[in-house]
Amino acid sequence: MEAHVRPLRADAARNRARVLDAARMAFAEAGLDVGVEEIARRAGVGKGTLYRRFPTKEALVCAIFEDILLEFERVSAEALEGDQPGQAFVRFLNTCAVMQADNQGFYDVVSRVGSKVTTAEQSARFRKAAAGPLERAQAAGVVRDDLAADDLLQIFRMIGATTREFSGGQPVEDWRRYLSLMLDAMRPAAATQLPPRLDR
Amino acid sequence: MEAHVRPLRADAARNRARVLDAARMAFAEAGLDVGVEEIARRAGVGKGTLYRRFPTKEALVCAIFEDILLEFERVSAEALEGDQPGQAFVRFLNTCAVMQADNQGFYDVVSRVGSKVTTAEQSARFRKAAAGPLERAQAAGVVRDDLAADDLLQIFRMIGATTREFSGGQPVEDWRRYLSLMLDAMRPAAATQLPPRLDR
Amino acid sequence: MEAHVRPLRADAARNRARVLDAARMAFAEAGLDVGVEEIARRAGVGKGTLYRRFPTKEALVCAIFEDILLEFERVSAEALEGDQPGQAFVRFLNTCAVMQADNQGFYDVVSRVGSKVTTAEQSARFRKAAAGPLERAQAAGVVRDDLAADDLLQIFRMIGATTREFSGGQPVEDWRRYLSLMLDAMRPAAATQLPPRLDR
Amino acid sequence: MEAHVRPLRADAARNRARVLDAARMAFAEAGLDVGVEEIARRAGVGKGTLYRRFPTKEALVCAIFEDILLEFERVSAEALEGDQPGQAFVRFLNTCAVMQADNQGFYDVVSRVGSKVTTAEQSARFRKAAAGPLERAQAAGVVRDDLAADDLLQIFRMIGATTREFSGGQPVEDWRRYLSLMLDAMRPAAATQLPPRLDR
DNA sequence: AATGAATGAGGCTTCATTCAT
DNA sequence: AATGAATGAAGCCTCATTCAT
Repeated sequence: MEAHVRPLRADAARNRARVLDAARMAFAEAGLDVGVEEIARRAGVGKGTLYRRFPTKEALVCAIFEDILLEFERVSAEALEGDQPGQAFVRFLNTCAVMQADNQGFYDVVSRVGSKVTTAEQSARFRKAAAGPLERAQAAGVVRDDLAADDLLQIFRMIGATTREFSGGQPVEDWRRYLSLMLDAMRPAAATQLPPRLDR
Repeated sequence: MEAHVRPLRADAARNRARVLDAARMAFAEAGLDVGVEEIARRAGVGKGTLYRRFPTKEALVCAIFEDILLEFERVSAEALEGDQPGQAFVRFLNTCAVMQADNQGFYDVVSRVGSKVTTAEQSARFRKAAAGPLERAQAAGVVRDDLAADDLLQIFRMIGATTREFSGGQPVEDWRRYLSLMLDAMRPAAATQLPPRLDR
Repeated sequence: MEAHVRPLRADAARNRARVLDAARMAFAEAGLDVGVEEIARRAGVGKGTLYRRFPTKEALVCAIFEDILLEFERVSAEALEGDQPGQAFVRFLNTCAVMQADNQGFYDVVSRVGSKVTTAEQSARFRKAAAGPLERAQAAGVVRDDLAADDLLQIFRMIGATTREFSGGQPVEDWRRYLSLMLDAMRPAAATQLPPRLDR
Repeated sequence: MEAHVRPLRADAARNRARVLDAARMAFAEAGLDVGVEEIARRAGVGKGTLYRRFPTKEALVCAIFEDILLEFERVSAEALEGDQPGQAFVRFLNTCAVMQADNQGFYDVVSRVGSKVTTAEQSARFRKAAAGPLERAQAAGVVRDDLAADDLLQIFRMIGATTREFSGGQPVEDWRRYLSLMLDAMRPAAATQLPPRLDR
């Protein structure tokens, strides 16, 4: 007994996608403060159309988050395949970094895991998708053991922080360098004892 | 032909300082989006007075940046003293992290080094203040050699990204954990060859 | 050369009726500001269908007015029957008050007799339907003579004003009390000379 | 120890008054749905100025209500003077009718006594100001005894309903006629037993 | 010099109406 | 013929900035 969601009409679906894309790009270039008018214009639709699909600007951000979360889950699932956990994990981080570098929306959104724009359920999914590849890599001995899924999310944020400068700044292109740095930080050989995670 | 900057009258100077403090606190608590009215109210002055000192909200942010930069230079200078470069460097990073954790304004501002709210001259000073302690630590062999001053600024950003969630979120309290992680990443023992820095 | 109005197809007629009913109920509950979307939803038809029958929201209101007018004419006709003009007149007023109390739409519409939502022809019919029972009651000596049909419309408005508070308010339940008051006012025994009606 | 409300600056006070007047007139002509932009334009001020004094459109309506209430209390107090309670009462009703006829704002507002735009305290004051002259007239035997203050408010509404037609309509000029009618209704000689007031 | 009043562009959102499916 | 998608004018409100007191 599933909630029956009738598929959108072809044109509506197309417009919905265009709005999501436009919003992602606009947020990417100018942060979450871009006006919905601007987003609608970029999407080539009227303001009203945008509001038909997303009753609120916040709803739009949430929808972007959901999209990104789905992509993140897809990427996470891929990282669980194959017989080389180490390489898979590196590829996983690399893909995520690319997503952040290409898409300020992703970064903004990742920065907000756990904040009010995400539901508790979404946060849990996000954490779970991060946990899978991490634990597999730890089991394989290629990542230090004292990191948890939440740490990985923080590391995403940290990498994200290097992929973009903030509103008005220029993108920083050499996030690969800092991804590499974070990989060093995660290596077992490099490990000193981290301070304990705080109780939340 | 020097620019003759007459010193402000005593009360004017006091007002200027109060505004700066209020702005720093307000930005710290609520990010750069706090209204100029709120800042004036906290400072106990009228909006007009604020605008007399800072012709623009942006100018106010720049002045805060200058303040922060001065503090940063002070902290940097301290890190050049003593005969234990390693400890000094760790203390330096720790102090900076505290500054970021305590002060959203600091973080916002650091995030914007190189963006339009800073002059080229300020960016250069920021970079230079970062370079001193870093190079001294590298010379002492406690930090890997393939890091440059710009990398350290990025690392500040990365640490900063862990000290705060974005607008409306809750502060993340265990930045110490991630500072520790970054220190691991900077250790020579842990070093793999980083990808080269890109030409700018 | 008469206007040939072809009868609507059966389903079209049914849809028209459903829309009218839905609109009447919606207006009754929430006043004339209910959205056209809400009405269509209640009627179980699409917005487009509604607009096929009523090219304008105003046209819909006019149609409701016509319906109400028909009902009013029916009630008026009933009041002309029987051999007890006084009782019939009281029943007439009572029925009208019930209609107003039950139906914000009726009230809104009565309030607008003579305004742009009614045609001159409709206003005349409304006035005529009011005049019949009034004049019969006057002829029977149970209602003062210095009242005219237009006065009766005003009296309807006055009674209506007690049956409803305005947008968002709660209905006032004791309109019977004020109906009674108006009946006192209309009694010949009570009559002082009213100021003359103004020329229009 | 009173709440110290510093008097508004001269220009501010003038603008506040102009906004109130403009709003009253605009509401009078077009109902409560007139835009604040329109009101501001009529008042000859910017939208922002309006919002500085009245943080909300609703607040503006409330302020108008308060103004009207003050005037109503003044008129009520006058009606308690002199040694001819009957004449004073008639003058009182007449003045109120004039206020309603001149000022749709008054009517809209009276219609809303007890609704959410008025505080309980204001409603009580309104009722009290109505009660004074009424009870005095009853004591003098010139008004029937089975009317209460709330009835008088309803009677104001009824008179108000005749002074104006609704949005877009033309004003009805002969409210004097209906005021006279209501006075007949209130005369002791005319009294039949009214249905009892309902419990609220 | 200091204050806070005034301004108006711009932000989010609603809704009557038109139009493609 | 029916549907619901699309549109954009208009509404309320905020806030950086200018200006009169």
